[in-house]
Amino acid sequence: MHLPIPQPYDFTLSTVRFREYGSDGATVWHDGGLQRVIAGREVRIEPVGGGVRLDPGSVEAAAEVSFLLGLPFDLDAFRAWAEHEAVLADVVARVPGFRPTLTPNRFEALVIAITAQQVSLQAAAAIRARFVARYGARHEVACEFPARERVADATVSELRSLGFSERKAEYVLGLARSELDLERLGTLPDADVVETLVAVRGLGRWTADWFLARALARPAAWPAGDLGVRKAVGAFYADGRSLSIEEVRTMGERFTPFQNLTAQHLLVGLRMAG
DNA sequence: TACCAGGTAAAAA
DNA sequence: TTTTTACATGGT
Repeated sequence: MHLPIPQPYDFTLSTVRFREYGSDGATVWHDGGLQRVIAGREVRIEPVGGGVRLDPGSVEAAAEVSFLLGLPFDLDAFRAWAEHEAVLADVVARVPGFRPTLTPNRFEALVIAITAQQVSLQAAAAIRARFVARYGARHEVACEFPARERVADATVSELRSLGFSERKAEYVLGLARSELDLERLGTLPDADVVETLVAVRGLGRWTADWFLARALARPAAWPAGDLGVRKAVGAFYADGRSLSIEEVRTMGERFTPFQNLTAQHLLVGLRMAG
């Protein structure tokens, strides 16, 4: 089954984040393609002319893969707008065909965020790989990301044995067992999503901002507290100076209404440059 | 060896 | 109210 993607599109560049920090086993780079369990079946995604090929294909798989590969983003509009921002125009030109990926599973997005709090993405992926292997259903290459209900039945000591801190183990269990309605979040405005998420223990502003950016694909999401975003903004807009969270948050206003795509391009731009 | 890495909540001041 | 501290793993 073929899924067309607006050109230019560089599959390998766009999926680099699934390789550079090590895999957590849920979305796996394998033999030039990406594999993930969707609706109970492992799907392989590989680049072909004008888009990607899915095997096996299905309506459900196509919808989730579309989201995973960032089809909700309006890159044509972003690139046209970025032409008027000298710095950004240069960054965009350096990564032709880059389309940020998204996280289709909202529970997964929050668990990813919790594991990545404070520690390196590499350490987070290593810990999460053990979590996914322990509670997720193993398929050919990938494991299905553990269901919220399954995680709700886990224990703090089990999670501790996988490398979670006591705190993070409590956060993940608390989240899984909470009343948080992940479906409803998608219907709320950005500010209400943040307010709802930060009311849950273990989910702070940084986690909420990345959730808006990667799980809801909200155009104005701007993770100003993110260390990588701060470094990238400092590198491209402040002559390498380190910027405070407040400074970066304020600077986000000039990127309206494309803060999300701006942040993701600055991150990948810095990575390609450095 | 120490220190840093895509934070957060809770204790202490 | 604002500032400090503990946290656990993986890499350098």
